[in-house]
Amino acid sequence: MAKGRYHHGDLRSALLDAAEALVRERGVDGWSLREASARVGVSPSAAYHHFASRDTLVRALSERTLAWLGERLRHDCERAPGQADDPQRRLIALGRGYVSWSLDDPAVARLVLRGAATAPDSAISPHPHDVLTAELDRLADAGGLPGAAREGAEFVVWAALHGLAVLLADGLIHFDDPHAVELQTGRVVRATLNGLAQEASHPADRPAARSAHTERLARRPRG
Amino acid sequence: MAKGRYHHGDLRSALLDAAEALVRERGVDGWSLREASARVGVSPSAAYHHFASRDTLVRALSERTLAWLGERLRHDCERAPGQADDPQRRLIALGRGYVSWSLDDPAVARLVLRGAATAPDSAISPHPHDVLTAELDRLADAGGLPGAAREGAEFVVWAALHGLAVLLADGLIHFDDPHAVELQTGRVVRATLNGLAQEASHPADRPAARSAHTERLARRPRG
DNA sequence: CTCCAATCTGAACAGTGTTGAGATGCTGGC
DNA sequence: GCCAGCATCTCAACACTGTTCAGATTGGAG
Repeated sequence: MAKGRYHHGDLRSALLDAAEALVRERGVDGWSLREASARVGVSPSAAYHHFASRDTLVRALSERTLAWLGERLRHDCERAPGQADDPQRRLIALGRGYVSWSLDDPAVARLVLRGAATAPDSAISPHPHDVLTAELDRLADAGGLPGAAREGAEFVVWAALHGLAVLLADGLIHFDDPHAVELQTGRVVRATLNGLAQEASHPADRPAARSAHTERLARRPRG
Repeated sequence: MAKGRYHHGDLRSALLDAAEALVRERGVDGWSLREASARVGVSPSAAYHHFASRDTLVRALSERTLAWLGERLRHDCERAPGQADDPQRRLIALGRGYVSWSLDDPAVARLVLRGAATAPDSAISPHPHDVLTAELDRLADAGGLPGAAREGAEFVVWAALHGLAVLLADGLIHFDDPHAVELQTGRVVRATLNGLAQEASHPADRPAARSAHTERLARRPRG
């Protein structure tokens, strides 16, 4: 440890670690920059040589976590129970990974899912959203999703999974049986995919998917 | 206006109004209790005779907004385009109301959807979630949703709509064409309902819906 | 008219994010 | 080996925050 040393080895990630621990202990907002600095054994102003502001620290933590989650989801798809080459099973595994993460680490999940995560030029290596679209492509290529249903499907599936994760992390939905969350998540994914496929055959008033695009760059002007 | 008067007429709701305006102007967290008090023309400590803390103020605003939204969604269901006695159209109208609210008033929506909204004993008159379950019951009664699909359906539909609203409010999804949001929302609702109905006939591994219950009471111990 | 309880003020406290001037120690060129 | 230069970190200070509490002010009941 860098106790007593003037120059800390890697203060940047040490601060991120401290912040992450504090979020877990005291909730999304129940901690201060000064506290994180003190825990690392450094003065409050030292943090400003690595982060422009407290908000930047939070965003960095969010991005780090998001990238980690992306890796994990990708992994979950590969290690899908049953045959991992069934695209629908892979998507269900993805959904379960996403949801169980938000349940296992609700405080950090709340922080990340708050949305301030994705900054304009953030290069989050495997962004969870990208993992999802890749899996949807795989499903479509395998014939599991009609072309008309594929258009903008990530939009619908993402919304459902995201909503599920948020509601669970916020404690607005509670499962007595921890096993039930997996079942319900699978149900959400299956219902969404089947519903989309079925919808494609009813060309009633399907939206012009071209005019809609999901993006992870948009940010409000003033935080 | 109570300028110069020592006793403000209805300080409680005046503070809520000021806080709501500040949220709209400066975002969810870009304002202070002191600022809201000053705007009403009152000392900071005056607020503490009506709210136990700043957090309580925020929660009260959240509940007020949620009740208002509940009323509006109910209204939207009645005034559903086409025949308002078609349960599915009513549900689509509900979804559109929910989503367009979060788009029209994103800052306040972010505050409300953060989840701290529903306190243990909060008696939110028509809670949006209750409006949704009522409409799902109506759909099920009309035969539009098989009994097996009805069980825990509010869970799936709510997640999808909530996720949609959150993603839009946070700016993570953006529509160029404002009309497209209505179409996509309808698509989400339809896909979800159809998917649920279809799932009910595939009794593969449907979760035991008894062990899962959505509740709006759960709160984390420490905010 | 008087008194009381509700309401609001003023001053204070500890703690916050943030800044700038200066101290400290690592590193690379002589 | 040494010394300059530079990134890194400290210290002290700023304006501001949420919150508390003793006391001033009021409207209304008796």
